[in-house]
Amino acid sequence: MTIPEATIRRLSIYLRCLRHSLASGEEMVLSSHIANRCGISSSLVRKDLSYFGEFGIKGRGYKTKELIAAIEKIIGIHNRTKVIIVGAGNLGRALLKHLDEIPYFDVVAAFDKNEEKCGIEIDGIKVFHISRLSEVIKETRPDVAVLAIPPEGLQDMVDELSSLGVKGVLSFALSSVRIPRGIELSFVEIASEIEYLIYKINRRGGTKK
Amino acid sequence: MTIPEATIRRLSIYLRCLRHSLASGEEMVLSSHIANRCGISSSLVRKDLSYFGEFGIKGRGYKTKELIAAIEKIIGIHNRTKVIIVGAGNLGRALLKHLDEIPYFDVVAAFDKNEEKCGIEIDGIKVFHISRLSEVIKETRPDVAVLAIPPEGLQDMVDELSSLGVKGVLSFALSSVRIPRGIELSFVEIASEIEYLIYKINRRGGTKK
DNA sequence: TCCTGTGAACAACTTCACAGCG
DNA sequence: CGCTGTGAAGTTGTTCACAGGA
Repeated sequence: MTIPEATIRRLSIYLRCLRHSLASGEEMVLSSHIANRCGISSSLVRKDLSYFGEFGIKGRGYKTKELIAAIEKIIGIHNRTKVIIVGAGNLGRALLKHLDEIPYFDVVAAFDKNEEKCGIEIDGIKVFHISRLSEVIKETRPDVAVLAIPPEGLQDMVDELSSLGVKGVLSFALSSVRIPRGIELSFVEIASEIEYLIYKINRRGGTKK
Repeated sequence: MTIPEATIRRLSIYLRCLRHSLASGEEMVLSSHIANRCGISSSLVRKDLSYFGEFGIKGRGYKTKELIAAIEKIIGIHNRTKVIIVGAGNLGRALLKHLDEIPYFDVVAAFDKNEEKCGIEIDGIKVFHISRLSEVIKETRPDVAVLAIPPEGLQDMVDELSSLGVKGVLSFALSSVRIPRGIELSFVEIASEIEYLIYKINRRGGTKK
């Protein structure tokens, strides 16, 4: 069976939602609770989960803890996932702090090509010169690299990370890249998100809704 | 006619691609060029554009400059769009610099609740105490607010921005929010993107591709 | 009775294939 | 002849509606 890409993205959202419910002391949750909090329909929540098995109790709902564990297992983050940050400018440093606070991630190192930014520690994480990328990756074996570098350097960096065995790359610079075999590459484009908002704002009232 | 949401998101990507082509001196572009650079099919590029009119020359392609102007008009960013940043921590400051470099956006102010972060300027943009939000918004009339604040404060901030007439909000903290009438709200969830990568990495080889 | 799990109906989105113009 | 623009076909994703178990 083929699982929709959209389903996977939502699982990750459900997880955040469920951890919040658990923290609020909710031992059981309903698909409709999750749905309301995520702004989607309850049948979609159930359908998404049904691709992977049966996790609920008919007539009762889901045990919060068990559902969290199930989704963690589906995504594959039951262990702490090791992340490196490439580019220790403003964005890179912000990402480092942001990700290191999330329980699933363990930021193991950061890199920059500017000597002045190297040698220091940010929240206990060392910033290395980019020339030491290979050495540090071999030592720490990160699962994912988050790139906060300009688009010009993207292709070379992706190729290098790929050759060093890094399997996943998330880039904040959008640029067309030939994707090497065996690597997953995603983009986060903040400007595009804002432009989408602007389009929707401008169409308000223009189209009947 | 109803235009797919996915189409709008791609327009924004095409725009980046086209500006790159223009900068490289390409006066004409083909749908297949755009497609290759964005990793999609050429017929999808043409279909996306066809929702809004006919912009190309049969047998020749598109005039780069004209197509850029057409897409800018469709999205509604022919004028510089005013943006404010709420939250001047690491992420907020990084977003400020990042967005201010993009030609379409004009970051007009930033805000923080911490007095120590206020009163300064970052890249020529003033950081105000959050108590002055109303005053500064009335003066600058921003189109969009970008929120780099913790999820706990999100609902109140969205409500306040809405009452002050801000029409679009982009939040980096995912949290369930009742969306006031007349406001567009989007989220950028970095952790979700990474978790999606992890899922795909773990499924490699597991499923035949 | 209540809510899950799920085939079937429906809707959204993408690709195909080709007419038609420069 | 080459590439755009576009109905029609095909694919993917969501909602409906209800069977069935706690």
